[in-house]
Amino acid sequence: MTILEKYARRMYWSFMDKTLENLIGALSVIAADRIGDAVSGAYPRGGETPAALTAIGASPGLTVSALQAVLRLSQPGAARLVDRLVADGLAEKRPGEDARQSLVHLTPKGRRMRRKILDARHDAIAGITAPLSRKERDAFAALLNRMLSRYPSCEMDKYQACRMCDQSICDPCPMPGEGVRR
Amino acid sequence: MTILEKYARRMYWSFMDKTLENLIGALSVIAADRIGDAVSGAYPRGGETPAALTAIGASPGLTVSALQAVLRLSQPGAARLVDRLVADGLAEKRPGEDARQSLVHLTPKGRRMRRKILDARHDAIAGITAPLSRKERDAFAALLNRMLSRYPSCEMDKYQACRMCDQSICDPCPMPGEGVRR
DNA sequence: CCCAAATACATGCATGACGCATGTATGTGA
DNA sequence: TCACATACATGCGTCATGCATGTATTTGGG
Repeated sequence: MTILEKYARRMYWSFMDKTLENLIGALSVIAADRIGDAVSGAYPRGGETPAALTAIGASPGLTVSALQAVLRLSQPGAARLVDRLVADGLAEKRPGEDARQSLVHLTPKGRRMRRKILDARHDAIAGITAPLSRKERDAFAALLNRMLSRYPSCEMDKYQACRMCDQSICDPCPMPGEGVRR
Repeated sequence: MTILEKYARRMYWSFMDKTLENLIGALSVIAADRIGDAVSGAYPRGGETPAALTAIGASPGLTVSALQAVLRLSQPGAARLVDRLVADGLAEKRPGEDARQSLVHLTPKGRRMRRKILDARHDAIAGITAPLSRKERDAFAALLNRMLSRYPSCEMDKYQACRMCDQSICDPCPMPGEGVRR
């Protein structure tokens, strides 16, 4: 192998290695499966409905439109989702100052359900991180923090990314933006 | 703050800190959104259908039952999914030695579609990892490798976790098990 | 060798979560 | 005041999925 070939090989692995992306893809498959199983055990609805519960709890009084944007749904999708939450006794709609708006709040039952969902989500992910040592956890969290803090995004991306988060935990939330959360 | 309080605080953060789990949750939300958008741009079907394409490509001749387990679907769900792939001209069913089985293979069109999906998936995730330096990438990949290699799992977990992977990349796949993949 | 049980897949039917098109009520600006 | 924009609701269809059940094939005792 010539020097040039060695150099080419090094450049190839430097710029073309896709292992990290593949591993992150596998991690998110595992996480999605585990979180989905755990959350549907706590609240038997699919799609964005559990995320709506956690997002509303983090930002009480969200309008249906805002919820639509956070959850990446169509406007009718968000309206029907809120209907489901209300039918399940987990949320209620209150009139806004602007009479066109509905401000969505959780009921006490909704707040308890949100806590169940967040705990189920945490436990599901903790089952993946369990093999890590304290030091590895710290290093991992630091890298994730750095990556997410530089994630090119607008303000809405932050709300979307954190729609399933327990927002009492991250301090501060690394996602870039106004930092109005929490 | 007394020594005892400091110690208690340290123990609290040592054992109770949930930041890492929260960050992984946010990452998987971002990844799922981005991958979903990119993949449905390449192949306009949802659910496990794109994953079926990548999994079949990685293990040609999979039976419908095996596919069902890999994709975590019911048996009728898997049967209908294969019907969709066949209807789209992306897969074909061949008789097995056991006349009850259908062995699923990709057509040339299916292989091209699989490549499109895998590339879309890679690009979607690369948009998240972009801010990392070479060193950070290596450190991140090493931690992920370690975590996944110790993920408590059976053989099927490996197939499930890697059902959306480009299995020509990871060398070797860190997921524990027989290592028969690739 | 035969028949009951298991296995692999197919199909009728229902459901839950969505989107599109459209309707209704309220606010706003020239 | 009136056209337009905004916020939400609703009719209707679709897609992916599950349950219950049916059909074809294989297998393991008796």
